[in-house]
Formats: sequence, C-alpha cells, structure tokens
Amino acid sequence: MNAATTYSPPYHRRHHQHHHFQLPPPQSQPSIVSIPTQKSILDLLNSKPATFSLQSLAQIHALALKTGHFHDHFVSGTLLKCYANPRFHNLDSAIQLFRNVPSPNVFVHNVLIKACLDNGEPLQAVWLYYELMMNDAKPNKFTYPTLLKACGDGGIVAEGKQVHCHVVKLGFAGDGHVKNAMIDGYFRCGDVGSAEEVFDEMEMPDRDEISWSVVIDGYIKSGFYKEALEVFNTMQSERIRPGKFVLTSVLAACAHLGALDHGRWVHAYVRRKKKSIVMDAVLGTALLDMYAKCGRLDMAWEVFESMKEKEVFSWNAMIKGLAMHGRADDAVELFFEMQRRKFRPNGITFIGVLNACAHSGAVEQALKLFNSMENVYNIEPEVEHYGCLVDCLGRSGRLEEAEELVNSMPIEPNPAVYGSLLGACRIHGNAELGERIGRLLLELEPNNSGRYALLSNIYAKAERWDDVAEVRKLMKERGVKTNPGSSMIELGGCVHEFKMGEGCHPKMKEIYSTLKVMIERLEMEGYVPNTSQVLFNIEEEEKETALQYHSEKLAIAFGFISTKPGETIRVVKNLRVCDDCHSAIKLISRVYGREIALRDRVRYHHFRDGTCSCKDFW
DNA sequence: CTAGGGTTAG
Repeated sequence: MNAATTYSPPYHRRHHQHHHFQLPPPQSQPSIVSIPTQKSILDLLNSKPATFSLQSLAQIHALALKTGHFHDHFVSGTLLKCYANPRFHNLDSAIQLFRNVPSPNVFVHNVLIKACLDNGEPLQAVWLYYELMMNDAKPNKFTYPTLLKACGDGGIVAEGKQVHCHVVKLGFAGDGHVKNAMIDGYFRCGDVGSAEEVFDEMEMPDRDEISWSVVIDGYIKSGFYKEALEVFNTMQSERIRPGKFVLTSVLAACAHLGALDHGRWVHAYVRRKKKSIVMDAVLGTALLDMYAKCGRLDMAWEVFESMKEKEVFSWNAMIKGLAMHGRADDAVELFFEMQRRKFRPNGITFIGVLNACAHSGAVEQALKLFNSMENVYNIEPEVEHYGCLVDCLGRSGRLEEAEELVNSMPIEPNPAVYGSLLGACRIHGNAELGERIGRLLLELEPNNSGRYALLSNIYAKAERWDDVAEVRKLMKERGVKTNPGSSMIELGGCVHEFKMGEGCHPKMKEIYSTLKVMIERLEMEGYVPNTSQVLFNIEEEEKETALQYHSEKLAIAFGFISTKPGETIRVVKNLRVCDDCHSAIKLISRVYGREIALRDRVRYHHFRDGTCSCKDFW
C-alpha cells in the first residue's frame, strides 16, 4: 500500500463511512420524513450497487427489516440481487436471504436463479426452478432465458429439453428472448441440429441481430468456422446490420481460418461505420488477433497502437501474437511495457511470454519469468505454466531438467505437460525417455492419435521397426481415429481446405501436376525427401508419395496457380509442420522467389529466400 | 424492479 496516495478521511468520518444511505439530518426536515420509505430503500440499492461493501449492504438489509419493507418483494428481490453480486463470492448469503423471504413471488425466484448462474452454479439455478414450480409461483417470460442459459452452461441436455417443453406448454415459445436463449443453450450443449431448428423456424421481427449473433457464435464455439462465415453472409443478404458483437465473432472465425481478406473487409466496414460502431477494447483485440493469426503482425501492431481503449486481454493478445511469430524479445519487452502503463499481467500473460521464450530457446529468460510469477506478481503457476516451461526446457535439449520439473511440480501434471516432454524427446531423438512417457500417455489418453504418432516417430527415428508396428497395431485394436492433416488457403474470398490424399477439389488434377513439377524442380536443386517422420514403416516409395501430398504442399501448389507472382502465399495448417515440408518449403521460397507464410498448430513460419523465420527451431 | 450476444490462454 502506498501511503502517499492513500486518502485518510477525517476521524469522525471513519466511523460513518458505511452510512452512505443516511437520510438528510433530522433538523432540516420534519422528523416523520426520516423513516425510510420503500422507494428510498430501493433508490439506495439501485444507486451504486457496484460500489457497495458487504457491511453497507447489511445495514440497508437491517433497515429494510426494521421498517418492515423487507416484506415487499421488490425490496427483498433487489436486496438479493445486490448480495449476489459475483464480486462478493457470496452466493450462500443470497440463498440464506431468500429462505427468509415470506412466500417469495416469481420476481424473487427469477433474481435468485440469475444469481446462481452469475456465480457459476448453473445446476443450482435449475434446481431452484423446480422449487419455484413447487412453490406455486408461476414462472414468467423472464424466467426462461436465464434458465435456458443455465442448462447450456451446465451442459445438461435432457433438462434443457424438458425446459423447452415447459416453454411451449406455458405459452412462452413466441418470445424472442426465450428463443435466442434456447438456441444458445442447444449450441452450448453441443446439439447443433436443435439449435439450427429453432433458428430456422424463427421469423422476423423476432429473428433479430442477436439471434444471428447467437448462431454465428454458436458455430464458432462448435468449431464450424466456415459455417459461421456463411451465416454471416446470409445475414447480410437479409439486410440485418451487424453490430460490434457479431463483428467480433466474425473476426474470431477469420482468425481461426486464416481468412485475411474476410478479416480486412470487417476492418474496412468498422472504419466506414465508425459513427455507429465504437471500437472498444474487445473489438479492437479481436481485430488485432485476427491480423496476427492471419500472418500480418505489422497490421496487428498498427491496430494495437491505435486502440484508445486497451485492456489486459488486449496486451495479452499482442504478446501472444509476437510469440506466435517467434518475436520473443519483443514479447518480453511488451510484457514490461504493459506494466509501465499500469496494467497488471495475469496468468494468461505469462502463458504468452513463456510460450515466446519456448519458441526462441530463451530458457534462462523463461526460468526468470516463471520464478517471478509467485515472487513478484503473486500469481500461482497453473499446470499450463508448468507445461510452457517443460516445453521450453525440452525444446532446448535440457531433457533431464524438463523431466525433473515434471516429477517435482506441486500440481498433478496433465497430459499436455507429458505431451510437451514427448515432443521434446522426438526432436532430440531420446527414445529411452520417449518410450516411458509415450507409454504413459497412451494409457492416459488412449484415444489421442497424436500421441501414437509421436511415439511411433520416436521409434522410427531409432529404427525400432518392431515397436513401430506394435504401436500401429495397438492403435488399430483400440479403434483410434487419426486426426488427418488439413491445410487452408483463402483465395478469391473463399476458404479452400485440403486434406492429404483427398481429391475432391475441382482443380485437383491441375494441383497435383503443379506439385509434381515443383518437386521435380526441387530435386534438381538437391532436395531429398526426408521420410523419417512418416508414421509407419511402409516402403520407401510409398512414404515419398505420402509426403508429397501432405496437405500444406497441396495448398501451396494451389496458391501458386491462383495468385500473381510476387504475392505472398498464406496457408494455415491444423497440425505441426513436418521436417520434410519445412525444408521443401524453404527451397520453394528460394527457387520460385515467393514469400510463404505458414501457420501450424502453434506458430508461424515465414519462408523467404530459402530461410524460415523460425530459424529451424520449432 | 427481472430476460438474450462479443475478446486473450489451454
């Protein structure tokens, strides 16, 4: 606490500082007026609910009891709402208050249901709904949006469907708020079909901007990014004007897809409508994040600098953007800059900087930052932070220290932590540790195909083909589905997706022949396919074929036939890039004089003139 | 006096 800036009230005020609600002194008014009315209590509660202390609330509570106004449901409900403010973390006292309300009506029930939801107790909210029905307090149209949201948050589909039935039976199915909440709830429960059904049956004017927003966001949360953009297009063709909520969601979809042109369109739209669409911290952050994830760190920075309103998450997004592009020093510099601007780093900030260090081999820096978390910032490292550190140590070849950290960390390591260690074993060819960790992971996550692939690669690198075959067999026995590699490229306002060996693209013939010519040209330049990372011990020729058609190569070949010379080719891949593709693309960038920006599952690779921005460390 | 939508990290 800084004494110089602390305001000390005069002595007599200290004792009365909770009495903000005091009425004018009696001498200035007839004494009868000093008995608070119902309205004056409500005014007190509604004046500055965000700044109350619990004590002042308790005093108003006492006042309400003393004057008898507590019996009024408006008063007790509003009081309840104040107690339930999530910043108090004090849902229990709200519930206790509810128990003391004589025959609570719908309003009081509704407030408590919302209170449970806001305090992270969706199941309790649903339970209270049953209680409401038992109490004979008929639900009204205000009850259902909150309740449906609770079902969605709690992921309870069956109860949600029952609530849906109640909505219909009690005649609230025509309400726009209720329907939007229903769509949102179905999406949250993963029932995309039912969500679509409710939306499709809606008609104007119920189907408003919020309905579209819920659907677009629902698709994004379900991983259907292309569909989200399609819905956005339909929305515009129906002349519904998107506001900042929809635009923020759309930008998130663009970020995932690497759809730079779509994202730029949104940026231009926001600028054009700057009178009606205010660029707040959330929208600005979504915009800069889109640019960073679409490979335009320069534009991300420009947006970040121009943002008038920044929040911690804006700084986090920018730090993460720098990290993703391998700019560790700048990320760390920004981490200190945000503090000079009086922003407090949080746990996510540290994930960003630690990640940046991991991708540039800055082990000492990472250790220093990690140690400062508790010592300087009073942030308890979570399992993700340990994961970043394990990753950082492991990538740099300090495997013993990484393993030591995993064994000594004070919280239970999760599969991701072991995964980092396993990845490091692959990079550094440590089959002994890799085998132990790999076997452990195959038991912890028997359905994660990536783990089998890594372990198999480790065995392959050590030429232990029997073990490779055994892993393959195990995978087959357990019926594990492989996660196919897929690469996306946006061209002509359309996102194209390629999967290995898939031939359904209309220009597939041309793409394959272009790729064949390209690889022949590379081979003349001395390129030899590097097959060490191919999953299984298949015949050498077969391996080469498989490599040739890795999805990023297909996407790049398509980029070549669809762009002008000199244009950067931008590709987004769902998995990590393999050694072979990485060296092939380096060569392509030199031989064809093209810049290629490839985002893999964790970072960007900017290929230019035969080199990669990751300096071959990834 | 009560009800529906957006951001960063894994």
